[in-house]
Amino acid sequence: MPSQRLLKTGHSPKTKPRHAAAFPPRLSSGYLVRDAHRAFQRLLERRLAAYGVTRGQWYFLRVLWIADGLSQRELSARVGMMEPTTAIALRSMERSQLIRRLRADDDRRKVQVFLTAKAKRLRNELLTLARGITAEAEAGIGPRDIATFRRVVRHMTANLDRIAN
Amino acid sequence: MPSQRLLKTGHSPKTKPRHAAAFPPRLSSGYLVRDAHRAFQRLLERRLAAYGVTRGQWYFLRVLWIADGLSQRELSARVGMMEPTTAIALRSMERSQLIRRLRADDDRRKVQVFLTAKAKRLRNELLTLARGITAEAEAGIGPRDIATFRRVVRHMTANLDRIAN
DNA sequence: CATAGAATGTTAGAATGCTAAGTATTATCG
DNA sequence: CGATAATACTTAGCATTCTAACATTCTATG
Repeated sequence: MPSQRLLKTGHSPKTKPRHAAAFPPRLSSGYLVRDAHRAFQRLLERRLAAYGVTRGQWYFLRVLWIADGLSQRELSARVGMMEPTTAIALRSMERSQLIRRLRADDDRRKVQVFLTAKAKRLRNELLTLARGITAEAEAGIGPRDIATFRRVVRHMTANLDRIAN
Repeated sequence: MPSQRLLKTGHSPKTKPRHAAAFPPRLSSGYLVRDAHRAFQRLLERRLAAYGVTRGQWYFLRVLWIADGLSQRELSARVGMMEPTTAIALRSMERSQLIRRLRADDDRRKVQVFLTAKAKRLRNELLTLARGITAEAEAGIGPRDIATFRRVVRHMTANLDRIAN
């Protein structure tokens, strides 16, 4: 629902376009990306809920399924989140019995994160779920267009990251 | 407390991929979109801060510059947010003297939202700022690729919205 | 060896966004 | 006309994400 736009409602009082609409959302890549992001997010959240897993937990599971036992800093880097965000997500994952945290013996500043059996059991099903969402999102779009899309998104992200201000 | 047991896998914390990496983030459109979204967001936030405007306020300003006096429900629809989100953003905008809220006379359930002079003055500069971000994001990408990108993103969003579960 | 600085995590506080459940007003229908 | 339904908005509570400021532990330098 939220990504509905320009649903020309026969609307209310003063609507003064003026020469203002100089930069309508439709022409803004940022707006389009935001919309798509929220659509992905909503669907992912809804489907993960059936497994008692939140979206925030999912991002970390996904990395841990590939590399169990990472430190929180390494996890943050791989997931692409700031450390406080990681700390919060991991706390919730510990409460949900998805991970255990152990201080590393060689360096007691570090905390290593390990998946529980419960989390490992979820892997295949949740990865299938994610692939399903991707497939549904890409339905009806040609493979060349998908490839172009991916290239362009990566390029934009790189452009923006480089600026950083 | 035997912690830090030599990992069952027998070596360093960085466990190997195994056959697990069945669905690496690089191949997930959702992941790419999320990444791009956060890059846009960060830059937008940083630049808006100079004007004392938050990202949440920006979305509403952008709509109100085109259609002043909308009700909160109409605003929610146009911005693509749920109503409670709108309520919160508008409260902050009222505190920041960007809008005034007036109950509609014809229907006392409705609240109409009007821009203040201050908000109107910000318009040109902020729209220019936004166009700048878009331009920087799209730098070095051919117009045909940009067009394809937009078409594909819209298609994906529509696909996901249609499913809704 | 002591201690300054680097590295790792945490807490605190703000902003964004959601769902679910409430209040108030208006519309409808029996 | 009065009960009920539909609308418009708000409150409450959660999750996610950030920055800034803090605590703890290790490293390096004198």
